[in-house]
Amino acid sequence: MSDITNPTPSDASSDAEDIGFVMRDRIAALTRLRERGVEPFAYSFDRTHSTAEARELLGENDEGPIVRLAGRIASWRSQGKTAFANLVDQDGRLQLYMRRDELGEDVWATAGELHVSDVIGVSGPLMRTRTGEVTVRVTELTLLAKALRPLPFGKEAVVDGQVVRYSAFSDTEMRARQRYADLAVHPEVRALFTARSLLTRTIRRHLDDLGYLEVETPVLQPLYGGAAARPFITHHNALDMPLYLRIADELYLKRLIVGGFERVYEIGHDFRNEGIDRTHNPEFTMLEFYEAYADYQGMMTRVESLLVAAADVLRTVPVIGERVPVLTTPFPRIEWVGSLVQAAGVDVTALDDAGLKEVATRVGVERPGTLSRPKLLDELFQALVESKIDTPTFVVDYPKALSPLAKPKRGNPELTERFELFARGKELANAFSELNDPIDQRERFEAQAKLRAAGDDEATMVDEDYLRAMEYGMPPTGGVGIGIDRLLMYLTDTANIRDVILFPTMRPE
RNA sequence: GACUCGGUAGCUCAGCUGGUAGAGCAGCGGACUUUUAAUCCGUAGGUCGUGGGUUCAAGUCCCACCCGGGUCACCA
Repeated sequence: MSDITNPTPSDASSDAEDIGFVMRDRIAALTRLRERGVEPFAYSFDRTHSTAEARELLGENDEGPIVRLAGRIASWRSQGKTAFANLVDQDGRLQLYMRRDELGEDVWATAGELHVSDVIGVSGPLMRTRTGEVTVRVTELTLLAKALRPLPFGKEAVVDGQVVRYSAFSDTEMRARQRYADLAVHPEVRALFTARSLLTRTIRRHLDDLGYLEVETPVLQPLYGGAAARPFITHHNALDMPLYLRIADELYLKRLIVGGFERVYEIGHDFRNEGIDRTHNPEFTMLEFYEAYADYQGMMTRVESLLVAAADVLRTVPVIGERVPVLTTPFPRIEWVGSLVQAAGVDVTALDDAGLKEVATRVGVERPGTLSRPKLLDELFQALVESKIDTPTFVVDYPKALSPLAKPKRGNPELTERFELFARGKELANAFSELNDPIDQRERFEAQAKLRAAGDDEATMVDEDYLRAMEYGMPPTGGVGIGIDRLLMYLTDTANIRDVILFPTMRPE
């Protein structure tokens, strides 16, 4: 072999994984192709059909028209003077049949340099093989992109109508790190992310149809608020000031309600500097929508119809759709205090701090002594009620101390008009009749500031600009936040948030 | 963070009470004109996560650490 077709291992593999021996062969093939005047990286290819469209075009016939397809080689079965391959494109897979006598010596030689993962374009008539497989009888073949690295395509067989994959790419960490490879070899992963796109599209359409305006508010914020969470902090050089990545959109969207936009929503990323596990990614997608002149009762109806619309659309996605739960409205409503008292077997709201800690310890809350009273109540609620909820259920009327941005409940000022929606033990939505009394809001902020001073680093800060906005007069408003990642997890029965995020946050390799 | 399981070839994995590293697929060479987990013949491929220790001898036993999965906790 010449030098050019036999590069040293370091040429072929500069990273830690040593697949140089494979890449060497592919680079050698690429070089041989170039020497024969075949360009291994093309500029474009005109195709007439997708694999799915071609399959449909043939229908029940044994022979069909000429089609031009493009895609990736997923498998290759060379057989002397013929070869079979599987071509994969975005929505499907189709078999190719190549004959030396039909392709001619030149193209046949090119075909001989092809590998699994190469991107090619083909042309030829549709046909059906003896065994009934829809196939393109290739008459023209163009290499579109040579793959130097083989994708981990497993071998597939259809057993009892089910696709069985052998030697599959199954390392969950590597699949997340190399999502491009995960997507390339797993049609069901592409289907899940297609479903994700359909979900946000459906939400947008649903809210647009209700007269909502989609807006964008700052990701970089001088003060963070609207939720209880630790933020990411960054620094702006020219202003020489700290900026926080938002933990919620809430306070800016409500400023827009003050500004006269009566129905607004935003779908964007929030950032929370906390642990990573199967339900938490440091950045995640949040939907928030606010509606002037509505209260939390009206927003429950909005959430119900939104979720039903989302579930209906996802149910149409092949494979994924089978896992989508059937939602029936109205969702049950249970009261926060009532359900907690019932689950605890004692009126926890009437207990003093010591009694409350005792109950918390009994239930298994860790280090209850370090928690403020509202946090303690919330821990109890999580342990006793939230985690037990399976089908979508609204929990309504939260204690005031847990809800610094919600209006007091009519008839009971110790509670707020707030609901959260839970399903399978997880929070899907959080909403309230938004507090629009600036004097009350200031007091709530100051109470939060005290908690913060006492060591609760998730308590919010006083936002003077937000108060100023509210002082101009804010109409009564209903507001909702829905975590899109978790909603998709619920709707598609996906256990790990990493599986619904294309590029989840990972430790560096 | 706790518990637990794991890290061996490019991928998926086996490797017993310690005895010099294995398979299938992928790769490479060859045969084969309707195959489909193609088949057949041949061939190549490894710092067994890292570092210590025990031992004549460690993938295997011990210790520490790194990384990952699962469960629980934390994260309203």
